[in-house]
Amino acid sequence: MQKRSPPDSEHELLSRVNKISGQTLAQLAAEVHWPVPADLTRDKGWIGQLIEVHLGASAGNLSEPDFQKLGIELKTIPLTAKHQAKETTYVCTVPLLNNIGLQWWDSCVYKKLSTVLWIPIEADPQLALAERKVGSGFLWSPDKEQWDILQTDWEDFMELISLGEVESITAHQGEYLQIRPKAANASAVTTGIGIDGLRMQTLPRGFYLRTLFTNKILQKRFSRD
DNA sequence: TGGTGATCATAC
DNA sequence: GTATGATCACCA
Repeated sequence: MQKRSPPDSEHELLSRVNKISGQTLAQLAAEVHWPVPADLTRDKGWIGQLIEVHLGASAGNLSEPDFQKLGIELKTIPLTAKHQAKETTYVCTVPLLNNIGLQWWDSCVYKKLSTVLWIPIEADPQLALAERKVGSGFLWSPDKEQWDILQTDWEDFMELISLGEVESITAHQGEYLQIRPKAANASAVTTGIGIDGLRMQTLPRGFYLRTLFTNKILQKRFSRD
């Protein structure tokens, strides 16, 4: 199969999502003639990229939504054997400089989370990578309560950062969002503002969604009620 | 044992 | 280094 063209509509996108639902990663890889790695240690983004190819995501490594025309961001969710979110979800890099006056609605977190296509995927380590199946993907946008908490978290973090306290932030902080390193290794540096108000070199960090939060999204979507 | 801090591949 | 895609791996 060739790399697919971007879907023209939400309907077309969801049709493609339904087609990969229930398939194993081996089946999807075979269709695009990709080898299946032994494990994800050196291919951490492999599943995400495999799904992108099948659905026709178009942004590449640009700072754009995966489905530009539709304004939709694609995220895979690795699931434990109990079908709970296994890992946190990376959202975007934390702006450490020139962020004075930055408003929530202009933030990368707000933009990325406005419309997300979630694709749950089995990630039980007992299951061979090739045998893991793709779940039922679905479109999601935060509800008002979720937006409020995300905004509060973001504003709290950005205040600390503007006060030069970025290095005092740990992943324990934040209700739905958290800030953790996002870098090639612990030696990587970027420019930020120190406690003295001067520029300083510090570790690049990213915003992540806690599994507590993504599990709420999954429960709401798949609960039978 | 699970969550935090660290890390991996790749394009530019 | 920063953007994309994330999971690894150690230790409290």
